[in-house]
Amino acid sequence: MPIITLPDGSQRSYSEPVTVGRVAADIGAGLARAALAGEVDGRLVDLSTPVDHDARITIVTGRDPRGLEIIRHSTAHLLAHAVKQLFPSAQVTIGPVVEYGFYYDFAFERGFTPQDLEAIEARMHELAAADLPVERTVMSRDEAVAYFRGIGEAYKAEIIESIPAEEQITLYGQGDFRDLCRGPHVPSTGRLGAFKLMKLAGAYWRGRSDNEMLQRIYGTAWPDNKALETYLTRLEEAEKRDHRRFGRQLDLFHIQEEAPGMIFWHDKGWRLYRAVRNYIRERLAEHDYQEVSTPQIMDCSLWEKSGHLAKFGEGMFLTGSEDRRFAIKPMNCPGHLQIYNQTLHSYRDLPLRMAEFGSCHRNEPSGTLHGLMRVRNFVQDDAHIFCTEAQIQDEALRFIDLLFSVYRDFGFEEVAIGLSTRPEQRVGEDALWDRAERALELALVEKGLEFTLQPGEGAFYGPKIDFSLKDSIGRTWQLGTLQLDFAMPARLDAEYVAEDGSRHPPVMLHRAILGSLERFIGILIEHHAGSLPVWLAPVQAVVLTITDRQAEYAGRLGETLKKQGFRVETDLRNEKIGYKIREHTITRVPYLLVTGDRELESKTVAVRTRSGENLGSMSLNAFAERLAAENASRGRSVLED
RNA sequence: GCCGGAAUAGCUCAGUCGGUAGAGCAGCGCAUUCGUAAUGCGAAGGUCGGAGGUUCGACUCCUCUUUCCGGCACCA
Repeated sequence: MPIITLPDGSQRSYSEPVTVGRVAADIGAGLARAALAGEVDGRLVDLSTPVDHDARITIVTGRDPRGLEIIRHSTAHLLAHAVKQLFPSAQVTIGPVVEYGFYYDFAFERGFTPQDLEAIEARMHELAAADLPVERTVMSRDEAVAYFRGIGEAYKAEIIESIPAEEQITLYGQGDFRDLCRGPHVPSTGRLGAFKLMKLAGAYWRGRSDNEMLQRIYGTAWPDNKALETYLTRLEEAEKRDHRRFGRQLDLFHIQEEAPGMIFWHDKGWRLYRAVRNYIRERLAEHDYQEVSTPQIMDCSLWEKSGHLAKFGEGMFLTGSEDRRFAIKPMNCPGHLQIYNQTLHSYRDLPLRMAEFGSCHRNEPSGTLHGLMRVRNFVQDDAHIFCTEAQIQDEALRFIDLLFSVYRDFGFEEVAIGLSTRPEQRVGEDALWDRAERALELALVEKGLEFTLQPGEGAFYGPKIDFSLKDSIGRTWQLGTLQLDFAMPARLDAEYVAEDGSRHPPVMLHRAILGSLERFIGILIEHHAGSLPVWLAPVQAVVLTITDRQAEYAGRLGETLKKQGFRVETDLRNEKIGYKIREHTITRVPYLLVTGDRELESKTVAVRTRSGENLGSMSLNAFAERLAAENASRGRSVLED
């Protein structure tokens, strides 16, 4: 006699075990149609699951995030079903849900083609239209292994073999298709339909590059076609914000075949770059960092001593001269240690914060290069803090404060934080790692920051915190980092004299806020969709004339603003005002100053923003004050509102 | 590096069955002096990413290669 309690507190009693689907149907026909699965006492189950005891039940529909996940998971199965029908020799492997959709990896003797993808999607729609019931079967592990071996699914059998022998295996399937799955799933394939296969890709079996490569098919799935369309439209809009597109459109930078992974910064892009760099320079000065500059190439012996050549030699650019071997620096720390070592340091000197806008070269694998985001030559806003172990936590706190203050100034709010702890291969005593990991974690906790623990992901020389932002289509890129290093100072003979006269290697903190200026600017461009804040805009205002009669006046205005340090251009061409406005609006110039006979007469400018807002006429001084205020604000005033 | 796709005028793109290429915009010239997102007309612009091959003939078919795009692995 189960008594079912619903989320609104109402109860229904049944004289015999009842399925979740039946409960949904009893509540209403509409709910029955929308129902995908149920939650029984907090556990997600199929609609066909019988309930024989008193329970709290929630009916899960597509509106529920869990329901959406079920739709995506079931659509992944539908994909595998269609592939098996069209390409029987393809073997299934795994098909998990990911953000906005799912993927499924297949082992197949050839790559799928875009035409295959269309055929597969069409078959999926047919299978959905057939409204096949989705069935669940239970068997022992060994039975399941035998079953999948029997039908030639070696990968599935391998996966199941790694499950403990005593565990029960559940299979889900429809028609002639069965797949290993925990479930739950939609009750029948007719519930699916708002999906689209998005892209083909290669992916290594079990994510290991020494394994064979599988064929991955990505798809997206939604509760209904409207949601699907909304998603596709949003994706299309997001793709328009691609920083590589703006690189051309706004004349910021380019990359060409002869220098893969390296940036040709154009005048306007370099203005942006310098604005970002100058800003960081100011902030570092405020926080007692010294700025240094170290050689671009150094003798290989130094890189051997530091250990970089042994560990990262493949990724380093080497060069030579007169029988000497040099390496182009892939990082700045060994150089900074050379400066540190030029004097004998007292504990009183610590913490010592040494910064450099260090240009580094790394021969990144060809397949990783990506616009400004992943390049072979980049400039880090790098700094190393030499301190004692006792100072670690305080330095970490100071750094986190500075980092968030910088991100806020650039308009970033959503930062993903990861804490990476000791890897298998590492240097240093466990007790030291205990203290170091704890210091970083406490710093994050003290700041009330949420973070993801990444066990084993730390560097071999110490734990680290990393700070990531997303690009326009949702890919995550690491920007800031804070890494503890117990190894390098000792390796390169750095030490300080303690209070008792003894000598110790200092702890070294590697830290960067932007990470690389290139990547940061890429993210920045996408975040603002090209409309950079006034204080960063390469061109802050353009003075426009309506006819030649205002040319002299407009030229004077432009000169005046330039003399005041603003980035201003004039457009005196004999073109219609609408044409000029269109052109400069497309290139995202924040302010357009229109000068016609009326403005010439009244000694004013008519101000229009890039968003099309008309701010009316004002004196040049009034406009200059406005611009100066925005330059000084660095976005802070906006965020404090 | 691996899997798949792409590369045609400065940019965005079209080009059928193998018969040496076309549009729009930009740029250039001329006219136009105009009030808030495209004035009109004209001339010009190409080793079809690079190398090799097949063919009477290759942008088109084949091989190699470079770069880019989407993933995967990597990321000091």
